[in-house]
Amino acid sequence: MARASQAAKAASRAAIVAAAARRFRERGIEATSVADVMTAAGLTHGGFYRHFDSKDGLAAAAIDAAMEDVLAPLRADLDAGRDAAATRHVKRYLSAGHVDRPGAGCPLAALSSEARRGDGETAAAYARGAAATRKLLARALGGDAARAGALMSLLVGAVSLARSLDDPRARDTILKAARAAARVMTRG
Amino acid sequence: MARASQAAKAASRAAIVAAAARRFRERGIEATSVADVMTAAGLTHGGFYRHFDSKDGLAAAAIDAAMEDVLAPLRADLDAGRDAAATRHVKRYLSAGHVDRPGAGCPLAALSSEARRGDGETAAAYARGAAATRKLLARALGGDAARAGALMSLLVGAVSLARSLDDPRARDTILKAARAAARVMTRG
DNA sequence: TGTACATCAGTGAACGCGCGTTCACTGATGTAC
DNA sequence: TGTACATCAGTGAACGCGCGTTCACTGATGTAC
Repeated sequence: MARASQAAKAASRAAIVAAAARRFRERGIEATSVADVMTAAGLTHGGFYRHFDSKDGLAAAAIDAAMEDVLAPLRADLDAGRDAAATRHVKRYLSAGHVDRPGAGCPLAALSSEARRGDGETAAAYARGAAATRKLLARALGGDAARAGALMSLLVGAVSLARSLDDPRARDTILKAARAAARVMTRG
Repeated sequence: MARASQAAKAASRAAIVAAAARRFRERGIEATSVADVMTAAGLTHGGFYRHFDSKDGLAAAAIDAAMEDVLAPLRADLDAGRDAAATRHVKRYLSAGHVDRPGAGCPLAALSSEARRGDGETAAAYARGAAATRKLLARALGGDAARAGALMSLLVGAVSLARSLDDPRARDTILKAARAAARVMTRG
């Protein structure tokens, strides 16, 4: 194939990031190859390096994009001055749908152990995502940064653990318990 | 080297599991090679398969051993009928020392995303660890299984996130906030 | 508005490396008598 | 208590595979005039 236009290149890049964001969250970064991602994006793997310096760079871009998707509704609620932005975020986060579809969910829960240890860019993107989450939750909790940190911990831990349990009843129990605990924290 | 005695074999196996438990938690399972583990255990990598069927089997054994180390103090407190077993566990878990030394800490926090997706045995060991933790915490909370699930989520999430933050002050803030939230949950 | 040409997105094959796993071998251990 | 021998823990080299990355190539795109 010959040279593609600038618009086509931008579309390719977006497709690569979207494919990576989904697959990395579903199967993990190390377990997903560059070739996997490129095939899912409808391209051949040779062209990857026209878009990114390394797989690590892609992982960082994928985490940034995924975090933005997860935080957009919360930010929209806050910007609109809606009440109960925190409660609404908790409801979305601690839902069975979130647990069942890691590929569309929060990277903090999906990539916790792996991204933290990754190369520089990946770990930095993960830390950025955690910091952004905490900031928005603090806004939603009237500026209480400490409570925001505890709430974020509860949310990430609950979804991460719920995914690990084989028994679906245990999964639902954890989510329900976390929702009850979050209710106290968003009110307190 | 020639054949080693049964006692020597048992000692080798213990050394392999101990080395794996530390390294897997520090650097991740995929990022640690069988050869790394065997070298750390003072052996050559060729002999590995006299002890385990696969790397996956080792990962499961390492998670089981690490979970046991983490839960032993809690179980001892409970068996001794000591008050405040939950509070003591929270204090140990949400300490700076735990965050700083993942190699000696809880596998649920160190291997969350990776172990959950691993091959059969690894994922099963992780699930076993989560279930055991929940059970002991429920005992410590007077049989309240729901509250145990929420507390476990808070603990695992807080340590996992604290490790991801580059700023040590942010790390301490998260731990402190989680301790305050845990205090409410262990009393409530 | 048209022409000449440098650029570079994407292809498909290849490279090099590390990893999990296998294997032939050694010789002390454990066992059968 | 001693002897003969099968076992097998550990060694060190090798195998095969998948992966991240590189590269020569193609030809439409973008640009300079």
